Amino acid sequence: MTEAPASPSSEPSVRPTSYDVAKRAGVSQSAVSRCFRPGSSISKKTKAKVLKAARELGYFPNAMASGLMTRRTGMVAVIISSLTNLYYPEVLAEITQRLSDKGARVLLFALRAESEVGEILEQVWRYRVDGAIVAAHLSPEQIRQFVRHEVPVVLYNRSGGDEPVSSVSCDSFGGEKLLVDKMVKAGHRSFGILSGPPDSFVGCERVQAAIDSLAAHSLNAAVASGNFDYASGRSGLAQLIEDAGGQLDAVLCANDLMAIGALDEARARAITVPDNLSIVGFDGVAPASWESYRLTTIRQPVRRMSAAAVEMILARIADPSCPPEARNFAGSLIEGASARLA
Amino acid sequence: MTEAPASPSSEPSVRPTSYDVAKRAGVSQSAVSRCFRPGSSISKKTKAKVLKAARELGYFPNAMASGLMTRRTGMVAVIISSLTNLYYPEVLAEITQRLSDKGARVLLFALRAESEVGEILEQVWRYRVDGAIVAAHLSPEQIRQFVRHEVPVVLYNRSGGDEPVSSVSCDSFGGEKLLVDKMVKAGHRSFGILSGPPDSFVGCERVQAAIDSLAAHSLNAAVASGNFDYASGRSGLAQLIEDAGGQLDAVLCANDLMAIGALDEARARAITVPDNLSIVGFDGVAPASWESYRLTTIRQPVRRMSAAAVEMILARIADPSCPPEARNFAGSLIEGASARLA
DNA sequence: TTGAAAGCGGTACCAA
DNA sequence: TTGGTACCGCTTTCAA
Repeated sequence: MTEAPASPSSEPSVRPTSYDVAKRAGVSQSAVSRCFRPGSSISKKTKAKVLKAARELGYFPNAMASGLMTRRTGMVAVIISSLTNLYYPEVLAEITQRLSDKGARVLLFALRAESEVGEILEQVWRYRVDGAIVAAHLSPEQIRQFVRHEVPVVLYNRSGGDEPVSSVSCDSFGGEKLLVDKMVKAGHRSFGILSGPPDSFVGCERVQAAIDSLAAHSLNAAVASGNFDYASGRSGLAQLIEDAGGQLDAVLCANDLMAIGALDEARARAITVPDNLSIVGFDGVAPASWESYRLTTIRQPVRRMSAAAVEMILARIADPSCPPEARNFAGSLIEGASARLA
Repeated sequence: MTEAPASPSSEPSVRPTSYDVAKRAGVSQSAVSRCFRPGSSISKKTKAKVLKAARELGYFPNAMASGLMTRRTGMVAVIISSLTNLYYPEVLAEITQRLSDKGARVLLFALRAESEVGEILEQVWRYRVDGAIVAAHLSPEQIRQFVRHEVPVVLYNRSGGDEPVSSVSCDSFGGEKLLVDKMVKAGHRSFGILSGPPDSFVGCERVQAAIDSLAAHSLNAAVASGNFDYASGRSGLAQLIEDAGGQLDAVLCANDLMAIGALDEARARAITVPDNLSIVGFDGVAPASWESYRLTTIRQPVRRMSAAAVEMILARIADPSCPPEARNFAGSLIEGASARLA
């Protein structure tokens, strides 16, 4: 029974083409094509015949073939640097589902290292994606390549610099300022900062934002370098404490994951949070709100940002002449229990 | 400067074709094609000329077009149910990177609800992916569709039932038995179980495994229903406690996320873990090892499982006649601090 | 509304 | 090793 019956060549068993359907329905191949292309002029009767035959044969139009003429693949490349960063899965899930809702498919590229970008981009050109959403570091030259290849692109949480590309991001400066102002007001004076990896755009931006916000209060801060993960949150706090020599009121972490690590490190050192040390993060990932952490942080409006990214890329695909746009969303302060705020 | 120079029609500015390259290199179009197809016979000299012209023009072969003749798109569909479940991002990252290393691209489908599977599968057929890795619930009929469409498939953490498809999974029975045996030996008698959502294959399997393992010790357990998330871990433990009326030694959670929720709930109720209550999970996600939780759990060998899935799907793509295979990996016990073990 | 035929951008087989 | 040519499966004029 598992043996495939030697089907007569007149009846194609798998992957039938529009010709097969046409023959079975007794119409021309063009008619079949029109049935699957919305807006084509076709009579109800013909359409019914064709759809019936298609169903019987298990026919689905070949997206590759149709893409050849239409110059539309229906695919959007999504390029993400670190899927393991707790924040990106949420973004990816949102973007994928929204694109899917709008009838677009996601060609996913996950970077292990920044050095892979070159090879990735080659694939992006080869697959003739209709557009791309990029949440990874691109050089100005790489951004220009998108323009040159006429592939609309939306950058996620990074700026396009001077290049004419769209972007959606969460306001780092506004967020850090919100945190810093409230903490200063609450009496904090000795600040430490835990940075992200140097090649992370938001990482650098947030650190700079924190420094600037503190400077506005004539305060400065020690910076320890982390890389966005739990372990570097722990070691980072350890280093800040060591460097500060007992003088440390507050730590601003470039993301939540490190803040969580820092919280655990503080706990391990029997430092009372927030009484003796305030720790804040940035992102608003799920674990930040878990009872054991209750992190004070800035929540990115992931859903709205993802919706914006999808909307923008689809708009530019539909009309490439539509000008690029940079949208910067404000994050919202989550008052957890990890910091004393004013 | 931003104005595109009206390029002479002799020099195509974007998306040049193999004909453009051929003309520029002074060779035939076939020669260009061969340059980009490994294993084709072509002289070094011609190849150099072609590659030079291609580089100058910014030419990359159109994957859609080549897919038409080769009947290979170079894409593997990855279908995942809940990207928000903390476990899947790890899997997705692993699979994507490994496929990428092997020269395959990922067409990603994320299900919001099981009801979407139908539409998703239609897209899978349309895009003529070379194969699929599925970590979502499929009905037997849907699994059969893969066979019918001759799309090799590897199921991830679910069984193919009677259908001839490959699968890779982590041994639920072995894992739960390991936990149960050690806990029983350590003196636990009153067990509670926190189940996953009913449509989750591993969820059900793990619950059944826990029940069976307990039965082997002539023990039974109360079951509270959860849905794999943090909140249901908290509420689930609350319910188990209520139902047990003071008699609860240990809780077996169908995944780590719920176990973490349960730990926090226990903490909120001032129940000392593991002295007065043992809580264990399943998966071995990153947060499970965070200092505040130190969850005792079974770690799935994510990397090996992902590697196996990729290897299996590529093998079946390369040789469709290669028989399906079910690979069941043993998980490893992580002795955290959330359970008293023998 | 319909069918015939010319592409779309490659691949593969063929003879040279 | 090369170039010519018939496809691959669909879309899109263009007449009928």
